[in-house]
Amino acid sequence: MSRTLAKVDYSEEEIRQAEIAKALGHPLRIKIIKLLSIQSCCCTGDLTAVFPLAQSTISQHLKVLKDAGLIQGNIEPPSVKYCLHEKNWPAAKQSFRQLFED
Amino acid sequence: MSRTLAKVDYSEEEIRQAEIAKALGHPLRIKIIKLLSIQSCCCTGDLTAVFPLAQSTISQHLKVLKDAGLIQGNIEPPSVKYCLHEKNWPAAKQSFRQLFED
DNA sequence: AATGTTCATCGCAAATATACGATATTTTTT
DNA sequence: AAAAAATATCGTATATTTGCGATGAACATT
Repeated sequence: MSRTLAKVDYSEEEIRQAEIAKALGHPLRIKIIKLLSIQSCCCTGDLTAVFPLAQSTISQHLKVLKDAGLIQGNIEPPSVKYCLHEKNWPAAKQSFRQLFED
Repeated sequence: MSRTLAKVDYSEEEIRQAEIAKALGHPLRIKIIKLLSIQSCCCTGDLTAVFPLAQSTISQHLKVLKDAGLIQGNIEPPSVKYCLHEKNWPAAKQSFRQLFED
């Protein structure tokens, strides 16, 4: 990896689609996205209450989704409310739907 | 990982969606899927001609897609023709579209 | 039988992902 | 100012992914 000399030329969109897919490539992150689709927002605490996983683990998964731009965290003391990213999520859906077109 | 004691209870569908996403989580595999969507079939040789990657590397990516059930390889001497998986690919699309519903 | 073609698999090295507990940070409440 | 609550981040261990070259297996051609 990155021992590669030649480079494959990927389009921006292909790279983005792979990024999105990678971020969704874990069942917990699928669950989180589904949850946010339904109830619009939740905070880390909500998730630690539901899942038998360390708080740090959940936080890390949230970070993956956040780094991929799929969710956004709005600080709302005393907690952080996570929502699907206002702009990026619709864009991600759009970009991804192309792959799944008939 | 798998050092975990407690288990999160994921539905079959969530697991499947994550599997699919994971398999698509690399730009080369996105490119391959796109290619197969357009031209229906190709063999490893076609891909090694197009991408500046070792034949073994490409074969490995094909294996990831095959293991995820997204493509199928039909032996057609002297080469192997890869296509989107007749049954699984439509099912995968369907399963995945749910995530991207409005 | 020997050679060539096409593809898969093995073995390796480096990078990344996953999970955890411990600790740091930030803000609220006492 | 001190304590509590909610998250993020760090450090660590293990597993998985990604890439390569080398080798193996299957079949066709010479």
